[in-house]
Amino acid sequence: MASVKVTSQDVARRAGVSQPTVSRVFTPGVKVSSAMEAKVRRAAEELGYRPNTLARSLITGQSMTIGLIVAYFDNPFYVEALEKLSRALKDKGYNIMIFMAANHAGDVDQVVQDLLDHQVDGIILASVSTSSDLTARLNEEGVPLILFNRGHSDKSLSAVTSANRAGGAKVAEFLLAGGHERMAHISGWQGASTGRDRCDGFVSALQAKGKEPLAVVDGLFSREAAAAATRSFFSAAETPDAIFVGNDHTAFAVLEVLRGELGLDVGQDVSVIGYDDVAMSAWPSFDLTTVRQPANRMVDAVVAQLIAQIEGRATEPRQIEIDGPLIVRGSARKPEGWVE
Amino acid sequence: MASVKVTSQDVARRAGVSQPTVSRVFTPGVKVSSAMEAKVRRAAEELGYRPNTLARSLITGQSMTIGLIVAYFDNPFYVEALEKLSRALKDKGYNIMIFMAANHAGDVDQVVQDLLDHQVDGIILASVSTSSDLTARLNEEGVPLILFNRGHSDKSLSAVTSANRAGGAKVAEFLLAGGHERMAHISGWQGASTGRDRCDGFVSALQAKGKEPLAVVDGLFSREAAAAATRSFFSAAETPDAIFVGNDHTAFAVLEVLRGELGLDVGQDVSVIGYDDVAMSAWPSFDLTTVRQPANRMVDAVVAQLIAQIEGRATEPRQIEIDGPLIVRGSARKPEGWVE
DNA sequence: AGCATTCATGAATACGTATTCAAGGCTATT
DNA sequence: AATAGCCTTGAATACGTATTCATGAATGCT
Repeated sequence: MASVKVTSQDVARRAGVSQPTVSRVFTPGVKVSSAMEAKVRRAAEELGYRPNTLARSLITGQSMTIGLIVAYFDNPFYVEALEKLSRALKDKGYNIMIFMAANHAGDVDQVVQDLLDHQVDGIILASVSTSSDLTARLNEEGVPLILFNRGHSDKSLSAVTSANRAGGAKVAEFLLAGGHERMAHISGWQGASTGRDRCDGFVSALQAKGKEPLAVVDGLFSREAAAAATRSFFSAAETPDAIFVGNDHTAFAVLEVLRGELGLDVGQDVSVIGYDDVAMSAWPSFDLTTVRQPANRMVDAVVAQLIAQIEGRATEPRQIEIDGPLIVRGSARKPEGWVE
Repeated sequence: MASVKVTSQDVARRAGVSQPTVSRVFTPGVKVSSAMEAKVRRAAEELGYRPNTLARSLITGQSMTIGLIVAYFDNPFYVEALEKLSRALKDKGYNIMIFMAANHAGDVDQVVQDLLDHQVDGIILASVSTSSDLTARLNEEGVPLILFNRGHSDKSLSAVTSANRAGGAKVAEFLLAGGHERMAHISGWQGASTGRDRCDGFVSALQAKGKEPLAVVDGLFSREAAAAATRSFFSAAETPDAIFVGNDHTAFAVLEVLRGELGLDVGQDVSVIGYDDVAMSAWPSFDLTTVRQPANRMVDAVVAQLIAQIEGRATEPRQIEIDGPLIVRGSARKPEGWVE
């Protein structure tokens, strides 16, 4: 409860130097004579001095803090991404201020304002979108913002996604090669670019081969909605022999309905393919064939682009798409002569 | 790229008042005449002024920021907790700065220092521990620290856990009531109080009834270690008819080995009980009987205690234990005449 | 040796806000 | 009507650091 704040002034007095000298010792890349440095460091050590980041940020205009806004963690893909983002940014010397926001634009805008008040150097939006008037304001203030795993029609925003259309197409081609006839799609939320693009890629690739999907339903990235869609598929006259689901997290719910409620043999009676390749997809309980979103490379791209914009090296926003492979496991019938 | 920072000075000039008046308008609980307030608010609106949190924090000594240190998110319980913590603290007006740290004390201490440099008002340690010399320093600086889901022998630290010993005992009693004879335990990491307490509670309750566990192995809160322990149990002469696992996340791995590799009927041939009651435990794929850790109440307790210490209302540290019920599902044989 | 340069240091200032203090205007009380 | 008292506002200052500028010492050069 003593609450003894020790300042650079205190260190200066004890070391018999001026305050600016202390500051210089603790500012990387500034010249100080070794004699001074030794005196200052010893005094600092004895007093337990550490620079006050707030004061430093106030004057430099650099808070070395990145704001991260995320909507939910139901989908473990975002959890993995958070973990990797945190470590990558820390390596670069940045800290993370994290906010959870509801997915409607009003709430996100509110939170972005909060972050701006905290003088963050940059903002990452994971799986949420923001209004265009706010992005204008961000440009004005010179604070870069990047969308993670979400695209945006406004090309003045940087965004990092996986190659969702290509991914959807890969699924279609794999299923066609496996001889599937009645392919249904429980899409990701159509309010999100990821959901739309995966759907478009899938449907377009089918149509390119002269096929139509049996059914397409918006699964809203929700386990409940996906489960309901599955049940409805199998209460119809014509039932699917393959289901492509908008992401792994909801695909798990589909698997459970197929196996548990409908008593089907997944991979034999019906094929299921997901999207993300979260860690759980490799668990024996699920063994899910899925399109990998390379979280590591996506995170690296976000961090690189964000820091480039912060440091003024990249003034132009970029839309970066990262391709990921189809990971073949047991939940979907393999084409004849498939080699691992 | 304009980067026009508008300050309280700018607002003051435009409104024809002094800078302190502007400050007062934006400081809750300070009296200003309504005429002044109107003028200031209009000017602020026109200029798009928002107070600079850094400058405010520097002078008030309150950053309204809580540091959160977490080791890993493999265990979804911590993900749920993070989500709830974030929302609860935001409701109270606090922001979260999040860090991931490796679990060894040196790394944690480093991160705590980082947080102190950022003048956080309080620190929450989730599933990690810290050295005692650092806690001394924290006391000196007057920054409260709370352990979440981890106890500490040093009773000068506040901590919030579930009633782990009682929980372990509940499992023992349930299994005994169900007529199990050979009960094994794949414990949580014995380097953590949660792992030790659940183990102690379980073993003590067995011994109180004159029973000994068939085997106790440290599962390290790791899926791989738990899976290996399961295999070794069933390659021994005497095999268990029940396994209590240190947390749900590792229990899932145990379930998979039992079902997939050993072809056992879980709930019939062998009972499995976990700890946490994460959302996935209710999924049909797992249907896991488990002891619930009431994340909501634990989070509420952490937030309440932390804020009490920050505001100086609670000067004494407290160790808070929150009791949770056994959630009975299909993974464990129920006692005769069990009523839901 | 004398002068021009570089170099390290200290004094002063700035960053953007909250707070103390003094002064002034106003109401209320007698 | 005169004074005591409160309430509102502005001037000055503080928070803890980084940075500009001036100064003097030290070095290098011919």
